[in-house]
Amino acid sequence: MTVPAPAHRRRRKLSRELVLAAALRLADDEGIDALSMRRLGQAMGVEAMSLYKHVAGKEDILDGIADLVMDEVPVPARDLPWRVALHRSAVGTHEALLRHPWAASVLESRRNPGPARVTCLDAVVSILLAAGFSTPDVARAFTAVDAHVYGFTVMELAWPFDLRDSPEEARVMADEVFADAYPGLRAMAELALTGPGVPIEFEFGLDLILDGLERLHSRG
Amino acid sequence: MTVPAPAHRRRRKLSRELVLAAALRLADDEGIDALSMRRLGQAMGVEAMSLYKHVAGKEDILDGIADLVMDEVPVPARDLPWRVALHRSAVGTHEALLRHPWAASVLESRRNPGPARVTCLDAVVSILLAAGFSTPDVARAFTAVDAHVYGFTVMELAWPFDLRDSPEEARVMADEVFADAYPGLRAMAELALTGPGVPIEFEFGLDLILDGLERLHSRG
DNA sequence: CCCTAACAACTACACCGTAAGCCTGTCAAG
DNA sequence: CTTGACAGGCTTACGGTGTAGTTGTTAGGG
Repeated sequence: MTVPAPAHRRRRKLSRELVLAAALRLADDEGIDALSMRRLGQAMGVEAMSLYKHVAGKEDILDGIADLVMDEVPVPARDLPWRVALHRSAVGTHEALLRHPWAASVLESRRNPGPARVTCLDAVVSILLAAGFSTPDVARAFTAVDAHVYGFTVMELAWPFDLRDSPEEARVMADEVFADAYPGLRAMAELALTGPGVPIEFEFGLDLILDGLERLHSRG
Repeated sequence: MTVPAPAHRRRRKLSRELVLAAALRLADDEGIDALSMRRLGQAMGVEAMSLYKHVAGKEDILDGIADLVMDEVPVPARDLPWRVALHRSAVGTHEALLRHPWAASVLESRRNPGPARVTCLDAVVSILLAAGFSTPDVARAFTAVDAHVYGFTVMELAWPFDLRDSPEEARVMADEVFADAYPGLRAMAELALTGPGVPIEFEFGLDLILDGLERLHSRG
């Protein structure tokens, strides 16, 4: 063991940004459960405790990468019609959450929305206010849309693997589990198995909500 | 220490039901994070490993208590009008999830819905089918409603403590955080602070969706 | 060339879920 | 009453987690 092993050649290589970027990549590549301090340190060629010089702790890292994800959703331009703005913001958020399947559950556990989220939120709210929605209605509208985005995405991600990928297994499951006890679900299972598949569209529910808001808006 | 301490007088005291009941109570009382095998064993006056005789592991416990929660939501009677059935099922689920604030996040992480959930689901699906909705439309309708229930509840539970409980703090927060950078949010914050408070209603978004489904139904 | 401040590394602690094996209270059969 | 089986609780141990506190090493300025 004569080798002193200067294992750490470059010192000046860590920073909050680098740590968060590495954490994001690790979560994307190996799942959110793989994101531990030791594992992250290892991925950066550094001991776990070294990360604490640049980041307050794991919570801070989660806050950070959650905001990195929200940073991916485009902020709607101020002069868009309110419906278009709301629609785009919803779709953009949905897509960002799909790109990072762990993000929805992480966001759920955060207490405060990060700056990126706040910025986007403010833009949408301003547009709705400018369009003539009352302040309470803005709150309601925004909450309804956000609930759909969040709830739909989580359900979508929890889908038990695409049934059409393994029709045999799915068939067996449908037959066994839903045999006679659950006629309604059986019909749904049949649907999932036959034909080219009917993907449940994110925009179906979204448009339901936006239609309702539109009527509210034209009435009020 | 001459006392042999027959610490375990009654042997016949554990069972799957008892373990799940204790786990549910522990989660309710001290939060889902307090629910560890050791902690649960302690609460039952037993060592952690003893639980494994009655339960497959922690995942099994989580499955179990999640289903206990879903068991609390009343299954809509088969002969109800579809809109009423959907509405009641949604409200019932919402209330059950509010009673057990940890339940939403646990349910999210479960792969398969438990029997209680499946039963309720089947009832709603059957009613929708009987009402004349096409199978794909049932899937869409159901998904839209469920996304709202789940998404809204999670957002509701993440609300950063009721701002009206500590108006001073809230005022400071509103002033500082949203000073000038976020005019839209500032208006929302003002709303949250003034007046008797405008609770965002769960049923607002729900009715938006149900209205849309009603139009779809009468049209198709 | 050396000093010092910055910062990576290490050790340690208290927790977690659970695999494997041990020990004992309980009860039925002889 | 004795005996044996066994259900089921107990103990130990392993490998993981986040992180507080301490110890080294190094890079850059004087």
